[in-house]
Amino acid sequence: MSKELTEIQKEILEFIIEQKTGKGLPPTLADIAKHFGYKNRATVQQHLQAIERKGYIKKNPNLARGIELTLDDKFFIPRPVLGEVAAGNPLTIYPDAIDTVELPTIARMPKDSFLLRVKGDSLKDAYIFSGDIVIINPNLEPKNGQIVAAILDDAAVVKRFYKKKNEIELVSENPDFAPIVIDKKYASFKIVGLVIGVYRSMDKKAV
Amino acid sequence: MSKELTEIQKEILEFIIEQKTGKGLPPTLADIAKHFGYKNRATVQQHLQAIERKGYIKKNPNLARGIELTLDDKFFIPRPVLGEVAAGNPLTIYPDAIDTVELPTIARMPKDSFLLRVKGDSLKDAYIFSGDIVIINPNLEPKNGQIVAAILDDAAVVKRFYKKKNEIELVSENPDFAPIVIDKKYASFKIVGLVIGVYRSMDKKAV
DNA sequence: TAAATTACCATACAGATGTATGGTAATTTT
DNA sequence: AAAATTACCATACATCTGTATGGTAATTTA
Repeated sequence: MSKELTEIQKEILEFIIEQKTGKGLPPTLADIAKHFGYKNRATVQQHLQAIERKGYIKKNPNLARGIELTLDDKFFIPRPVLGEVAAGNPLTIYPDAIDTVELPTIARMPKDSFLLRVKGDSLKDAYIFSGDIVIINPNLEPKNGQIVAAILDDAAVVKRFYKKKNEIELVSENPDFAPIVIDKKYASFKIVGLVIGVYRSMDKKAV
Repeated sequence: MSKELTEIQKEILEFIIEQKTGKGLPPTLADIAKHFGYKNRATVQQHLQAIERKGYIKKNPNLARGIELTLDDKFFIPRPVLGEVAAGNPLTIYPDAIDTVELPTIARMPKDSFLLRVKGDSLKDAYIFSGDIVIINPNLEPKNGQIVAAILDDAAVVKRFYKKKNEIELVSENPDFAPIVIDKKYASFKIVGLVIGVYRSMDKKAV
């Protein structure tokens, strides 16, 4: 990705991604125009040209719905960059993955979801292994027993969630790891989101 | 899915699926006509109507590329349809179950790949569990030790592949299952493809 | 044997679709 | 201060696209 998108261009790109992942079809110019209240397809046309010029999409000329996303098929691999972790929003945790922002890459998943790569074997018994990619939805409220991603001070963890009377417990499936009890001990504790899926590429392991 | 598709209808449906999973776009009537050598879109039109009538697709009226695959359920559940399994192409095996997993877009499906749902625990030790969705690329030559999907007579299996001097061995990771040795014993044996990824939705298990 | 289905063809048409061109106004860069 | 960029508008147009209608021939079903 070469240049920065403007705010509007970003929104349009997001809309395209949303449509493509949601409906399975990229929108037509008219679809986009309608969604943003443009009276005119030419406006969209020009925005698309700008977005294409900046390298985020490719247009299949003269082809209905011929918008291609030029996302490299790499994954968004977050690396815990300490010091910023506590700040909050998980998307800002990993600034070096963000500035590629791959706003596109992120948004290609279920809306608002993002990815974390699991390190360590604490979830072995939940069938999640080191190297797996977990897909996280930050907008779902975790229920007891579900697996969540959370931030503790400066590290991101993926563990099973249990809410008790006065505390929250984060439990590893692997008995080698003691449960983490959240009360006042952790200055910056935040549930990042619910783990909704796991993906593993076979190139890396088990091959 | 209600009725049987004719041979041609099946081919057209396959083409649609191929286009959709490969290019990301369903074809237009013209695309289909061109591919099959029809001089006329109306021919395609009538085939599509038949396919829709039989319940395999849904048409978004007056919408460019408005062919929807009727997502049967959520997952692509391979049913060993005898008689057709041995025939070859996995896409013809399960015409009614195709394109159904709501695979997060990270798990990008490479062209020509397809999905199988794993049943049984024979790959437990390779971190693949019953219920997991494996992504299979039929165009990659499996190397020793890689995990493949194969068809044996009438059942599809997912196991580790080892080519020996005069035979092929399909090995389960789980010691409870003995290796399958392929020599002449199996009338219809076919390597379907290489397992390139695994996906698991968290709704079902481990929640 | 009659009726239905399948598999094509041709023509016609409205509206969708991408694109080209030219214009205005505001903001940002140089 | 001039030039470029951004963000819209309008009009025009060729082609794409889905659809409707009517026809022929072969095959399958009733």
